[in-house]
Amino acid sequence: MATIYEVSKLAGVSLATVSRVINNNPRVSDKTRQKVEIAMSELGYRPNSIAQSLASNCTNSIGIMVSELHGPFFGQMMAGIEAELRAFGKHVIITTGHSEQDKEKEGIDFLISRNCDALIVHVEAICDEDLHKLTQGDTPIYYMSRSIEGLEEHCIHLNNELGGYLATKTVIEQGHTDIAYITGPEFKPDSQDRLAGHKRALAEHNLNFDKDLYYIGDFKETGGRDGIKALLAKKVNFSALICANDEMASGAMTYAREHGFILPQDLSIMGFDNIIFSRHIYPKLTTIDNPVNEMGHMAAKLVLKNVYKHKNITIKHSFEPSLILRDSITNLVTA
Amino acid sequence: MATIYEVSKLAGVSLATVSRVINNNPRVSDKTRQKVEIAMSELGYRPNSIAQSLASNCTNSIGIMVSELHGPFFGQMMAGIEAELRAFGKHVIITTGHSEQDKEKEGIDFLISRNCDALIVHVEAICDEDLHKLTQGDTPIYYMSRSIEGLEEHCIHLNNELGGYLATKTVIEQGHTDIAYITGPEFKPDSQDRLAGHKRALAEHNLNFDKDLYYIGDFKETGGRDGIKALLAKKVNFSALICANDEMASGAMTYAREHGFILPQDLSIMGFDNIIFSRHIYPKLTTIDNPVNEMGHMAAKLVLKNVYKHKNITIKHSFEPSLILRDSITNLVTA
DNA sequence: CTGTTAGCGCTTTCAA
DNA sequence: TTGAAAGCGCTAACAG
Repeated sequence: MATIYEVSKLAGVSLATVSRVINNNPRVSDKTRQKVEIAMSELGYRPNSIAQSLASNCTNSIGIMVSELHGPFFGQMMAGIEAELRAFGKHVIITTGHSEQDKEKEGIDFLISRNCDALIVHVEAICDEDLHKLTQGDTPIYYMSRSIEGLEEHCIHLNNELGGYLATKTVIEQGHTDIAYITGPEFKPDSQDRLAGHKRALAEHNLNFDKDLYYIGDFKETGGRDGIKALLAKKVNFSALICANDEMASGAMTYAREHGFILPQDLSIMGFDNIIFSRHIYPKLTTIDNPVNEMGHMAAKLVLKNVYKHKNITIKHSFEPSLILRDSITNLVTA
Repeated sequence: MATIYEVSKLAGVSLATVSRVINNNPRVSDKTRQKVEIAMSELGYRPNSIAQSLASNCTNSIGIMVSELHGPFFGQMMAGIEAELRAFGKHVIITTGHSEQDKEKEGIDFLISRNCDALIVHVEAICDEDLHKLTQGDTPIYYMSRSIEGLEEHCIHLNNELGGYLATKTVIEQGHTDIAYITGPEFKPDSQDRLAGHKRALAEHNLNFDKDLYYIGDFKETGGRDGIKALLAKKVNFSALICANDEMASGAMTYAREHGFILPQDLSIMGFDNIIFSRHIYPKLTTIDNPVNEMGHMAAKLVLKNVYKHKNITIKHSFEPSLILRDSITNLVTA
């Protein structure tokens, strides 16, 4: 591989001049610039990005941590981030945290040790306090899908409470009063907020939150299966089931159908997230849209603005969920 | 951030010695090593990986290119690669090629310019010839889900022809003779091979390949929808529909049901890939398992062995698909 | 507008 | 077993 030195020799200029044309420094005459460009292409020269990083103290790399690499939710999130960043020549280093505190901390550590210019992370298990400490460090960190007190400027998040409220309100307005709820892992902020919204909608309509109609799932299909099974075993009546994400809704549907339910007549089901597959499961899932791809773009823009000093970027820290009405809920009012 | 120099001063040894303990060089006395380690932890020292890369000409980074970051298929693939590599302190730089030749070439270029030690790429649009040229370059490149003549040692692939054969054979053995087929984009090797297997099974059972029962899809839900719609419009009878991947199968199911079909009684559907969701769509999809996560692990091992010279790793270049029998196909023989 | 000259923080001979 | 010193390829003052 040719180096900058060889280019400078061939072009008959100094190292500094070559460096200037590489970096589009305007203080180079057109003639000189041309000479250098010819020399570069003649040698098939490409700058060594590692050397550039060392000298400039800027790696053009952004570390991303998600809980899992697979899964429709994280896929959309990463796609949004990568597309935005790649357009500006930045690259993403990706790792996983598996929703476990130790692994999340280790993942962040790993990315920092990689000299990333900034981090965009989706942490689920690390507490706010530790996040405050991490944010003190040299590497700027931004948080996806989380709202941390005092760190609002570092967060891009969805109003999950409103989403949970919307979901339950919708079900109630269709005439349901016996409503079961499968939540996600209790320690996850998303679970907590969605549940809070659920309770608010219930209260607003003078409905009680019934522990017997409540199950703690895992945000995966399994959680939906196990949840509905446990709920059914309690022999408490419910005409609608709200799941805190689409994957659990899908699992619950599968289980219900395996056990003789006709959907949605026998049981109405509401999801959350609007993952791509939600419109392809049967019956088509009514759910709450989570604009995670857009949020990924926004997180990337946040980095572009704060770390790379791009101008004229407007940042939106908080996103609103919206209702996606499909076929999985029976309307008891018009029926 | 403390540098190696400060550590050496505090420990009262030379730079070289500190470097040795960082790199676990055995030629350091225990006493000296301890002194250095104490100094390191006292200063909170962590090596600058960029400087290490420049000096050692090894970045410990592997470039990954997939067509899309979202989607269950690529998610599983990346998860396999990342898990394996991360266990050895390597990190992955991920970018996308969007199944377009220009973008794929640009993506590879991008990763090479990032000084990756090796690349693991899933290319769909670049032809074999260009891949041969790319493989001549300085950066070792390995190909996922592809088998290129003369580059077998650089490939990890699935026997797609066998998969296509298995799929069609299964459908035929359940008594179906009027079988429609929705393929993926014609230029993609996966499509071609699966189709070839389909034709082989047909021929083996003295069935004709009928152009009227054939549609070229896009490997997405849309392709399944549009495909079955077009097929139905031709008014040619078919009792079974084979889709070249699960996403198209899912799209076809949704469309069929929207148009009054009872599944699987009115139409049997076969998928391919066994993505996670295939067991949660209704009816549960019979499909061909594509061990893409395992293949991701293997691609990573290939890099570990060839690039990082790990010993005692056995590489398997070719993987076999297997049948996953579920509920989406009606057995006409026993019925 | 162009060139000189120090580094960036680490690895790696080579000698001792 | 340890240290000295020469780079790795580039950027960024500074001087001219």
